[in-house]
Amino acid sequence: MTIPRAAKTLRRTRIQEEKEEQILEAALDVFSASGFRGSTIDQIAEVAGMSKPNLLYYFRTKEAMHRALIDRVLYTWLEPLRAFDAEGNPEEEIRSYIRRKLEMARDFPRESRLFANEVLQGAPHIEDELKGPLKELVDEKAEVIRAWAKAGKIVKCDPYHLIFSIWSTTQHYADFDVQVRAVLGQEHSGDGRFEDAARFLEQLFIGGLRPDPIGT
Amino acid sequence: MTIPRAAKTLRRTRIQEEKEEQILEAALDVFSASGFRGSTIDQIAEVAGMSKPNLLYYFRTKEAMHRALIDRVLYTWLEPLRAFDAEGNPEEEIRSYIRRKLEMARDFPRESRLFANEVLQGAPHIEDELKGPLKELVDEKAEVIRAWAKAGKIVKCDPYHLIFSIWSTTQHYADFDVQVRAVLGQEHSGDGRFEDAARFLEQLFIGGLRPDPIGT
DNA sequence: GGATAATTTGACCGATTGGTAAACATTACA
DNA sequence: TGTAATGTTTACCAATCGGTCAAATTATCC
Repeated sequence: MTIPRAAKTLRRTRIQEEKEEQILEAALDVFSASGFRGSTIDQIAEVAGMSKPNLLYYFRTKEAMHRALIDRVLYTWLEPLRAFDAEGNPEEEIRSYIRRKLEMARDFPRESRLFANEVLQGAPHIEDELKGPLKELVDEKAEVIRAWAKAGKIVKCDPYHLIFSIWSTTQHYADFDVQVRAVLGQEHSGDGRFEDAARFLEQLFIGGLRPDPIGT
Repeated sequence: MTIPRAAKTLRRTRIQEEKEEQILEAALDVFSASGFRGSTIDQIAEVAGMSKPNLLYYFRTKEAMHRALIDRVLYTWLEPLRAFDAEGNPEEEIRSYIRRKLEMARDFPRESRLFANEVLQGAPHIEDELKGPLKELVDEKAEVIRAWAKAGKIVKCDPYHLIFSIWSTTQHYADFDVQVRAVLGQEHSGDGRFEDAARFLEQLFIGGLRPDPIGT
C-alpha cells in the first residue's frame, strides 16, 4: 500500500532529491517565461522530462511547485543587499552592490524574471515575504545609507528610492532583455552590454551621490 | 442574413465605437494584470459586462484584442521620449523627461504593466515594434544626447544606457508597485511616494550627468 | 411600419487545464 | 532473495479554455 504522496517519508531518498531538483529547474524555466497563471503543469513536465502524474507525485499542486521555487530562490536573490556593509566605504559599497546585482541579472535572468512576473501580477504568492523579510532587510540597509548621508559621506537623499533605483536599473537587463537587445541592435547585443551598463551605472550613481563640495 | 463579423461595414456605427472602447478598456485591465497567456476571454467579457460571443463579435480572437490594445497604447506611451528636444537645455530636458515618465507611471500604470508583461515574456507580439519604430526613435534621441556630451553640456556617457536607466527607474513605480508599497510600508504608500521618487531621481540624474568641472 | 442590417445571446464544440485512481515497476533493506 | 515502501505510468475526470453557430433581439432607414 502506497502512502499518498512524497515528502511523507521522514528521510528524503536520493531519487527524491534528484527529481525535485530536476522539477524545480524546469519550473524555473517555465514560470519565469510565462508567469504563474500562464504556465501549465504539462509544460513543466515536458521540460523536466517526466510525465505529469510523476511530477505531481513530488509536488501535489502547481502552487506547491511555485511556492517551493520561490522559497529556494528568494534567499539567494537578496544576498547582494545583505552583503551591503555599514562599515565599508560608501562609494565602494554602492559600486560593488551595483556590480553584483548586474552580475545576477546576467547570470540568473530566469530568477529575476520569476520575481518580476510575480510582482508585476500583484505578488499574490509572495506578499508576506515582501512585507516581512524584504521590508526588514531594506529598512536596515536604508538606515545605513541614511547614516552615510548624515555623516556627509554621500549626498543627502532618500535611501529607499536609492535602493529602488539600483534594483530597477540592474534588473532591467534581465527582465527587459528582449527590449534592450532590440534597441541596441544585433551588433551590441553580445555580453559586452553588461560591461557598458556597469560602466554607465557606476558613473551615474557615483556621480549622482557624491557629496556636495560645500557642506550645507 | 448577417454579415459574419463587425468591422465589415464600411461605416462604423455608434454602437461599434462604444463597445470596442468598452472592450479595450476591460482588456487593458485584464491583460495588464495577468499577461496575455494568463488572461482569458471570459474574464475580459465579465469586466466589460457583456457575453463572450458578443465580445468575439467585435474582436474575432484573443490575439486581435491584444493587438488592437497594443496599437492603441503604444503611440501614447512613447510620447514623452518623442518630446525630448534637441534644441532645449539638456538639464531641463532630462528633468522633464523623468517627470513625464513618472507621471505616466502614476497615471497609467496598467499601460506600463501591459508592456512590461509583454516584454518580460519575450515580447512575442511586439517584436516588430521594438526593432522598428522604437529602435529608430531611441537611436535618434541617443544621437541628441551624444551631441550634448560632445559639446560638454553633460558628462560623456553611453546614451542608450542612460535612456534605459530612466525607463527602468520610472516604470518601476508602476510595474513593481506592490513591492514598492510593501517596502515603504503603509505610511509612505500614499501618492507622496511619486513626489519623493521625482525628487530623488532628479537629484540622481542631474548630479550624475553634470559635466566634469575640468574638461576632458 | 416594415424590411433589412446590426447586435446579442444560450447552447454547444473540441482541446486543454489541473488533478486523481489504480495498476505496474523499481528500489531499499532485512 | 523476498517484501514492503517508493516511484512511474496509463487511463481518466470535471472544469475551463478559445471559439462557433443559429436563433433571437434590437437598431436603422425607407
